[in-house]
Amino acid sequence: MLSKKTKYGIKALTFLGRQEGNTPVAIASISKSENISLKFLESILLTLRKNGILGSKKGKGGGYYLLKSPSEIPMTDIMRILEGPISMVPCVSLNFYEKCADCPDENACAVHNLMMQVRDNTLDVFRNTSLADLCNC
Amino acid sequence: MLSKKTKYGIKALTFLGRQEGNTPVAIASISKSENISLKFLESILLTLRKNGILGSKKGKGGGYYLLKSPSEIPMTDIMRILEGPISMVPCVSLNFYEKCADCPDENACAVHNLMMQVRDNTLDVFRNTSLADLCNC
DNA sequence: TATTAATCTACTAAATCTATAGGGTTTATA
DNA sequence: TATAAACCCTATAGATTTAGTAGATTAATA
Repeated sequence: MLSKKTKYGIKALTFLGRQEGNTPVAIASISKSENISLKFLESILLTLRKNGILGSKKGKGGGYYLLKSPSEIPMTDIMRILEGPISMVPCVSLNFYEKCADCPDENACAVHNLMMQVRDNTLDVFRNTSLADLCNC
Repeated sequence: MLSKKTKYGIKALTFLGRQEGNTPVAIASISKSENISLKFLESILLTLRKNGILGSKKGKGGGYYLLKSPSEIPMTDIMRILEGPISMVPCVSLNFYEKCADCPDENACAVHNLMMQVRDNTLDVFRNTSLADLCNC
């Protein structure tokens, strides 16, 4: 299941991507438009900023803004930052690999081989989708 | 993330599918071979039985066995029973659909449209894979 | 310079889910 | 009748998720 954190994060990013120009947008404004709890959204936008997706401006007239054009932000990046690994099992993860404690041989593991396929397919979707694609729908 | 429940369930089913003949196999036997906590496995096999995947035999010489040939058991069935919905969001689920509370229009929702694609791809993998495929690797 | 509007930080908390453990019951077989 | 197995119920520690609360900090503006 997709966490609300990721869901809200994507909605917020889409909202920012649809904005005219690239002037800072206040959290409260996004929160209202997208029906997202203000404080929860605050922490989500913070992690997006710390991971180089968003910039922020403090003080009056401040807010958050995209650091790149939406077409330059692949969904793989957003998903990994917000949701974590794209694969369903650590032993098939490209960026968050971990060996399974219980599994003596990965290549003979049914779960491993099945989840490799799922990962490849999911990755395909995220790699071929940018934030810009989400903004146009 | 795939739950251990699902992971263990798949491993147990694969183990049963690789068995010669179709005589009952005791939980303890599967538990040892696959390094799975006995009591946890017990509850997993029980749900697989209640959902028509496994049969069981009580008493001495008893155990669990597959009700169908592995090639007749699609991974979609197994995944839905053990892990639940295949889609990452309820609003794109075929078998567990639920409307999002915060979303006024599904067709205009970026998350919805993205997750439709992911679901279609994942579903493709599970539909084209049977338990038999997992047993041969 | 005082005010105000914003982000930022840290702590807390409720709710839910996960992965197990324990113990007792029932049933089939030798 | 003894044994070995599934079955069933309950509890629980720990993690994760989804927030809420309180205040600190920063920057623009009147």
